[in-house]
Amino acid sequence: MKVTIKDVAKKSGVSIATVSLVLHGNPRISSETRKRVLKAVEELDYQPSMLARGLVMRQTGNIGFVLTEDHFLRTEPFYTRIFLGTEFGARDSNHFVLLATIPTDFSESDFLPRFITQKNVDGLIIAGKVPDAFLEKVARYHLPTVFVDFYPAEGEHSAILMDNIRGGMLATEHLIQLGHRDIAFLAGDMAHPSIRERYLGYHSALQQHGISPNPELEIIDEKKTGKESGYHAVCTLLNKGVKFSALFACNDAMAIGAMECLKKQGFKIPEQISVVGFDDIESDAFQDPPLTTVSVPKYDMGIEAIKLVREMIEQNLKKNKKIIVPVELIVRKSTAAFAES
Amino acid sequence: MKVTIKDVAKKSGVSIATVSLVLHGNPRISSETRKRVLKAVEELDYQPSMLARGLVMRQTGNIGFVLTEDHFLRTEPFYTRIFLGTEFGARDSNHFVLLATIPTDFSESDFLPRFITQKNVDGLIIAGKVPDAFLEKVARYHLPTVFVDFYPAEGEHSAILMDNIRGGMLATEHLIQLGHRDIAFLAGDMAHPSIRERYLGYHSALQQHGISPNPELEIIDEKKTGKESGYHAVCTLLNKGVKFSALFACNDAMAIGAMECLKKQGFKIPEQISVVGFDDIESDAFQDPPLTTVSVPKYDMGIEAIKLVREMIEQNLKKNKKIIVPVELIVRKSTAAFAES
DNA sequence: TTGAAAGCGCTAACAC
DNA sequence: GTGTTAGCGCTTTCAA
Repeated sequence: MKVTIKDVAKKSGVSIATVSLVLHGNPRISSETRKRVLKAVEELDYQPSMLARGLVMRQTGNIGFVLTEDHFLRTEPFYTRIFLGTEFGARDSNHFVLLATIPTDFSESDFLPRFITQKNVDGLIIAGKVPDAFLEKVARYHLPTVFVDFYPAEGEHSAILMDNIRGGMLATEHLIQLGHRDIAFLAGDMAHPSIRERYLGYHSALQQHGISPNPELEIIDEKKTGKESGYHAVCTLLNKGVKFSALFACNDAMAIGAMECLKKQGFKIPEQISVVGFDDIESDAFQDPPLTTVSVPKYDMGIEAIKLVREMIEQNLKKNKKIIVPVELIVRKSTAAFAES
Repeated sequence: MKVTIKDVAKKSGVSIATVSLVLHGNPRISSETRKRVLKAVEELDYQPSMLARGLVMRQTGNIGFVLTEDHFLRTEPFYTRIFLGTEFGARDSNHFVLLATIPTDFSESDFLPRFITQKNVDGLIIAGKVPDAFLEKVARYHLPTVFVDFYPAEGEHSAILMDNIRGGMLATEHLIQLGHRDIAFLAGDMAHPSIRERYLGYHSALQQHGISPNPELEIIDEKKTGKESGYHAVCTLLNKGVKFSALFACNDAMAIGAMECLKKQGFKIPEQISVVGFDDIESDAFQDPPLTTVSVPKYDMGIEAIKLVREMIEQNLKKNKKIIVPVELIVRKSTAAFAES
């Protein structure tokens, strides 16, 4: 049988109330008894029952982590990393993180994750873009919620976001400092806030350095943001015949696709064309050449997310706090000083 | 405030015991009262507290899912899919699945996932190969455990495994039926049971069809099992100068790497060389040509795993049941009838 | 500084 | 058929 608070009480010759107080660091307890109790706890390897505690405290000790199915199954472990961060962060507060996916096309008629309907979580972390229908449905449960890498179009919320604008600037400035002037920008789906922000950063860096943006160099109408889109975007660019010596892709997948196309067309990277991506995905370092990119602290975003929900749960007040985590330029071998050709 | 069993009892004019009995489908209750109670449950949207129930039943309602960090972060969502399966399977029994990763090089001094030490799970699913040190440590908790895609070297266990041998046979027979005789086999790390089994299948298919295996055609000493290894393995094969018209790689990653090398060397796939992989990963269909492969029912493995732990939890007996899930040949465009060149 | 006791929401044995 | 009641393991007043 599991060892309970009673066992500890008996062993240390006090009441269960005292044990409980000791365990909660109540200062009214003499250090004498405290020591005795702690010793018993230790010797019995006593683990308080979360169930019993939860019942009294009206807390489940769980935090729900929700993302769409395709985000979870994405080849790049982006959200997976964020999840890992929450898992780690949850250790401090002794919470458990329950992961659930929802259909990518979640609609009115779909069910919410059980931990929401059954009120088996104290708070919620929602990672990545989720459908409005989901947002509406989940709102009815009034759970403390933190969004990660996504901010709903309506209302005020708590969220952990990354500094996309600054990232776009960093990437672009890096190229400018290398002497590049004709810097192309590759993007898909501008409806996505992150991508739009990166574009903004690109733009503002150009302007700050007195370079007037050339719309011809902006390929922003790809449907998707994968490798293929990057490949295709470069084709488009090349077909236009505009000259460019550097290229900033809105994410690494596109950057990699772009490099592939460029190499196939006989361009030397970085000698003839410099390439910068965004995200710092695993395979970047294994590219030929290794990709210069903007790194996103996924793990930290998870940790921050947990901290924030916890604050919200404890203080029980709507915080609507936005945390923007910094990004960082990682210079590898895909960028080099501009050389007249 | 949350609605409790008391509210339901009051609303339907019965005792809480009756409500509980109704909820558990006890036949002693008149269909009259049953209906009244159910109606109240419905109207109040009553959700039993897992906490309270768990406290009484001495069950947490949670099942732990453990895998190593790098398996979780793998580019291919293999274990991710299995996890999704468990998540789905858990709905029936109203369990929650707690996911935790352990360091890939877990050692004596590392901590077990909290849900184990805190006894916050009723059972365990361990996916993929995990270090012995972990196994030893976790064994002390005597939790009903099911292994998925891994079977510990020592002792008897419950496990969900896939039919690797049959998969190897299916792949090889497919090639034989297409008229191929000189079929190469590409593998890395033969220490991995799955790979060894696939190799066994390959071998036995050849023999069953009266083809004597040619050791020259077996490249089984790659260090890893990724794309690069596949690429490299084909180089080795080509350098040897042995002739072959088809190739079975121990997994899709290697198959894809192999195709890349082959194409680069000017070989036409499948006209000159047929290629079969194993796993049926996402990107197979997007290869050029789309890869013929052996499909593994990852999702189903998760579902089966949950079923099995549940059985073990309920019946409370060591089952040591092994379930081998069937695999399936997926014929795409990377294989064609043998043609004399 | 400590203990007794109520009660969190539920199940199940037992009584009626 | 249905209700009463004793806990499950814990926290937290309140009293001593």
